[in-house]
Amino acid sequence: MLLVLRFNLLRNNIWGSRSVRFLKQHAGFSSGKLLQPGTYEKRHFTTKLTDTASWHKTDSGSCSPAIPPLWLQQTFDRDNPGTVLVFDIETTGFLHADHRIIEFALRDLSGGKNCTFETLINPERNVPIYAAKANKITTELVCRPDVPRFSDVLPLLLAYVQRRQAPGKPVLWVAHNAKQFDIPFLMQEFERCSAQVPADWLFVDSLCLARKLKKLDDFSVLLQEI
DNA sequence: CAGGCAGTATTTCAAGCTGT
DNA sequence: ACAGCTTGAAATACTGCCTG
Repeated sequence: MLLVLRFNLLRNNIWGSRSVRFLKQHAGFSSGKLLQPGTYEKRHFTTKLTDTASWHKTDSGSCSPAIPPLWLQQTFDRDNPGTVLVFDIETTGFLHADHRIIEFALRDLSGGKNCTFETLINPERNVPIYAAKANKITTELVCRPDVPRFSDVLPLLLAYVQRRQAPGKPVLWVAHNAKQFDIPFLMQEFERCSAQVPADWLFVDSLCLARKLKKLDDFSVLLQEI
């Protein structure tokens, strides 16, 4: 290890030397070209880019990756964000393209009467055993004619949210790991119903917030130790 | 001025995490 | 069972300062 460190230092010293700096500046040499292709060049040109345009719907109509465009496009008043709905879903599996929502629950943090909305949903497919074990919801429980499908629930959900929404304020949807799990499923179900997600719905991933808070907490602990 | 050294910035990659 | 994101470590490139 020590040898590797010394070697790297030596290389750094060579490429950091004034003669090489001169060549790089005046003769167009780059250390990457003088080394092996795929090191310097690769690092500068194959970096993964976050293209927000790809968040918009594709030609086929599907959201890929499954982050709604409104995730970034909207802004809101931090002091008075409007209606905050904490929600969670249970599904038949992980992949939103193949699996379906089997339970939907939300709670309006402003409280009051009827501040919760909860329903089982008929997925019109079997619930895998591993999923049933995890969420205690079996095929027999949801694949019944008296359990509504998502298309049946959607108009009720939209009406419910509209009733809870403060005039002129957006609706803030909060869920844990929403970005990767809950929202893609929700988007997929909206798409199956040929419905549009209201433009004033914003989504917040509490997992991201938790990670940021953890970092801040670590920082404060560090300051205390100093 | 050239070389050496130390530190910083950037990128890549693998492992772990996250949800049902 | 799966796929995408985050994180941390390692590798690499660059920059500034010091010395002879």
